[in-house]
Amino acid sequence: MEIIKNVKGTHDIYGEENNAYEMVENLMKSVAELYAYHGVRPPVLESNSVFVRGVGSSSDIVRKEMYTFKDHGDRDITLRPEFTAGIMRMVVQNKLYATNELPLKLYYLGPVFRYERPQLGRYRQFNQFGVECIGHASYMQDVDVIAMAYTILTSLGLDGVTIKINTLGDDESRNNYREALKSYFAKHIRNMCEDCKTRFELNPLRILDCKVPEDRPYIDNAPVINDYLSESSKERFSKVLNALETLQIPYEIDSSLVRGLDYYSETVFEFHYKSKKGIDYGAVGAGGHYGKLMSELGGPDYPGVGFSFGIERVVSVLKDDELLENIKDELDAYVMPLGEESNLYAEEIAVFLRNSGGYRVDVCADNCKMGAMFKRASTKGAKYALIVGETEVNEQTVVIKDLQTQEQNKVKVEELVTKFDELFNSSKEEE
RNA sequence: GCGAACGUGGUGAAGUGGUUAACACAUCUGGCUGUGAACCAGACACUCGUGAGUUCGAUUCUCAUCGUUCGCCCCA
Repeated sequence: MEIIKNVKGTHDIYGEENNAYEMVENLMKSVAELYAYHGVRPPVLESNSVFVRGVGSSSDIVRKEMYTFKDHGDRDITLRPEFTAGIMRMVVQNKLYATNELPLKLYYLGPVFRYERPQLGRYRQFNQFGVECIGHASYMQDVDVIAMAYTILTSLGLDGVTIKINTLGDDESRNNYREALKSYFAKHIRNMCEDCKTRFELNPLRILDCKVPEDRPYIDNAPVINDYLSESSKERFSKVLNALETLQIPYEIDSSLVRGLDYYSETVFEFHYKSKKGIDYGAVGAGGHYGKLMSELGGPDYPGVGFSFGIERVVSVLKDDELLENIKDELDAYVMPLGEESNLYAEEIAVFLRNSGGYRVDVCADNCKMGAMFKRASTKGAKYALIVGETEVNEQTVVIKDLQTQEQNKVKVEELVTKFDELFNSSKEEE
């Protein structure tokens, strides 16, 4: 039979890698809880319009990267390419904003889907963890969210994270700037690349993102957002930067940082980390403030701020820097029955140790030879081998062998858990 | 969507236009059936990604296709 392979751009997570994901995800969740956030789980499937209206029809994500299809009821369904728009739909639909506990502080974790060309650090199905803080316009929420993301990265052991930050200004600033860009690029656009021509029509701001070298001179001489920022936007941005300095969070202003999702305004930021091997996976996380997203989805006009991490990229970076070593799941004991007639007894002992002692125990179930069992015990990383044969069944005892020191002694079944507690306590004290 | 490299067993990998496709690790069997990582002897690629072409003959050459990886674009 032919082997069926996974879909392009997807990947299986198992073994030690799964441990790494669990560790990273648990840490992210627990930091979010420290920051007073609550978990939410929006569905993977959303109406297409959630993203068209939410993320924006001029964004590349919506234009060419969404998994959209008709279901059997002729509905336009999209596999979420990001969380924010779906969460906002959830907030609006369930009127979660109707509370005196604003801002809402929500975190999420799960897979997202984008039809892109897979390459280093890029998948078609990947996992994101992120947060949304919705309801208050204070710049301090931007700061708090950045502080949380930074805490997560440093708690994972990443040193030297770069935070790139920029402001897109409020609506007024953006409109003024957009007009300025339009009239500037109108003179040059026919000499520029095809993508830029499209961007010119859809969202001139994105031209600034263009990487085509020939276009560079035009872009370098283009008007800069700073000259078009309203006073309040300027003030807001400088307050954010000030607060980051007070909190000793390092940042770099990057005025070319635009972000590909249309809903952002004011503060936007990205988290970059270059692993010690020098491999660049792109941003490990990114986010920003959004003003109009909720009203685009039919809700009241509450602003918000959020970020998301790409779990795959975070795990890759940790793996490269060897920050994942200490998470192997080894066995406390491996039970070795010597012959058919000891099997049941072996199983009883294993269940007893697991349920009453809380030890991680595996049993050899297929009656192989003793040599083979010892080999398995060490492959599985067991600390102790528990040997039970006919003699032990009759005496109701167990032989405990320390696989490192080779010491072994025999104990009665009823003393087994006590003995294990002793063994594990003394080995802890040594450490 | 565009550009490049690669595709040999469970894994890592050599190799050649021509009868049996190295080697290593892993696995299995036996020497060794109540005490282990050693050692010895064996076993282990019915399509060398798939399809077509060139050829007397192709795993080795050509083309296509699929896949993987990397770069561009864009993004987490």
